[in-house]
Amino acid sequence: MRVPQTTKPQTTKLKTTSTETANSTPKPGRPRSFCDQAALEAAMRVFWEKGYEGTSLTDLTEAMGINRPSLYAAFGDKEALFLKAIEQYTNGPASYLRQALAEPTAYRVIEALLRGSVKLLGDPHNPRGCLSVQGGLACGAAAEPVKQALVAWRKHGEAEMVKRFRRARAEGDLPAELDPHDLARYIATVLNGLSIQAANGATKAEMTRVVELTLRSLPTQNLSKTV
Amino acid sequence: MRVPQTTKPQTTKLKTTSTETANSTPKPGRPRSFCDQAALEAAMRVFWEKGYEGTSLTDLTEAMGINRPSLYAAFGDKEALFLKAIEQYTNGPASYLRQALAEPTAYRVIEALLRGSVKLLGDPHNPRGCLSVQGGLACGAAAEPVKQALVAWRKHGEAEMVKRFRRARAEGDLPAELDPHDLARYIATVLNGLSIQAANGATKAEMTRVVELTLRSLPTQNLSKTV
DNA sequence: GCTATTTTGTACCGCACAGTAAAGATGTGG
DNA sequence: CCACATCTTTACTGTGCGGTACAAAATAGC
Repeated sequence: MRVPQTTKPQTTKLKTTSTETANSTPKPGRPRSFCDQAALEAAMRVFWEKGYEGTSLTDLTEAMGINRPSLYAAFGDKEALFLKAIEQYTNGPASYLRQALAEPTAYRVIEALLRGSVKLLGDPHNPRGCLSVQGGLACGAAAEPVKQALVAWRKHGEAEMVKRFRRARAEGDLPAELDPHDLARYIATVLNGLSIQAANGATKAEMTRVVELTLRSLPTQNLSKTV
Repeated sequence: MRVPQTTKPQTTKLKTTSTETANSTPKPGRPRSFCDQAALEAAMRVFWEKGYEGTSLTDLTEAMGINRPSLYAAFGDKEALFLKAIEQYTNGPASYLRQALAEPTAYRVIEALLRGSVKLLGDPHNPRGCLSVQGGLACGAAAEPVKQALVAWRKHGEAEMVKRFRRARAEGDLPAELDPHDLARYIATVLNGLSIQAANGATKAEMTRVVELTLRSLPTQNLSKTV
């Protein structure tokens, strides 16, 4: 836990965070009692789980095992720490993205993206969602019942779809091997994804093209498209 | 703006919100100076735009044109008001969902869901996203730069995909009529949707089945699936 | 008018938050 | 051993939050 941080007296105040690991030039003054990387990793997990605004400085300092002024000295304010956490996430849990993009064919790229994502999201040790979404989504503890209500609401919509697709199957409108649950979840996934697209600033035309792709490629191609 | 609210002296304290419109029994006391429905509509818009925690009581009272005690007397606390706003949203902007589920075939149900969603999300008069996602997503004004950073991050990921798919097309790996932008946005949509699925508590197996559907139905079926 | 009843306006409460000042602690270089 | 630079600890600040007490205002019934 010692590993004295090096960064010899710098002129620039920022970027003092000392990403370097084993420089031989020790600097004067009391040495840091914590490991920057470990602290940043802990901060990332908290942000990942609770979102930016849902995370208080007390949450952070407790998880990181340091106190407030140390945090500010080492990482800057809360926002700067969050940005560093994003970086950490990109190089850590989300590193499968880079690997996926290096796959040899488009299909394998897509497959690696989707499967890697599920592996990350489905791991019970991880918070439920990608930091890029969860970071802005999860909010304070006071909003917990509201968050639950929203989850219930979204699930309710999905359940309505399931019911409708069950009827469709009974009416010979869906291939029997296609589970109504799976189809409903897939459609719900696209719908919720579109919400994020809108938040990203996607235009109506852009979203429409996503819809066209979704429709054209529906696994229900043997459905009649007319009444 | 008068329309005296009726609700004759009730025994139950809750549900005093008086959804009824034109009952003939006026009640004693000073009449309400605002229209419940209009106020609720305004509250819904604010919640929709800023999310639950991002909305302060001051935001609400200003948008609704009433002051704090009136809000509490009419709608209960912030959480109760939000739940009523959800209801309002379901019967208003999101009413296309019910209509879509009433379409005659599964394909038309899905098409109506997707197109209705885009119509809602793409309308420049509306906040950018569905309330069911946005309600938990958007946070306080202090988090605005962070939200922007997250948007930029997600867009960056999409841009990386576009670059990769451009290369794939150049390598004869993607059909020429398939725009790399569109494919990337579609994949990003599914990925972000999966994040919401995870937040909903979907299991790894369930998400995997969504991925299988997505892969099996990819509009790139004429791609080689092997190296 | 007068009283009962309800809403409105103002001003306030306690609390949690992000961020910081100042003094004590712990190391390095001379 | 001593000055000096850095980190840690404690305690604090100001601000905005959700929620409320209380009195003035406005109506209905008598």
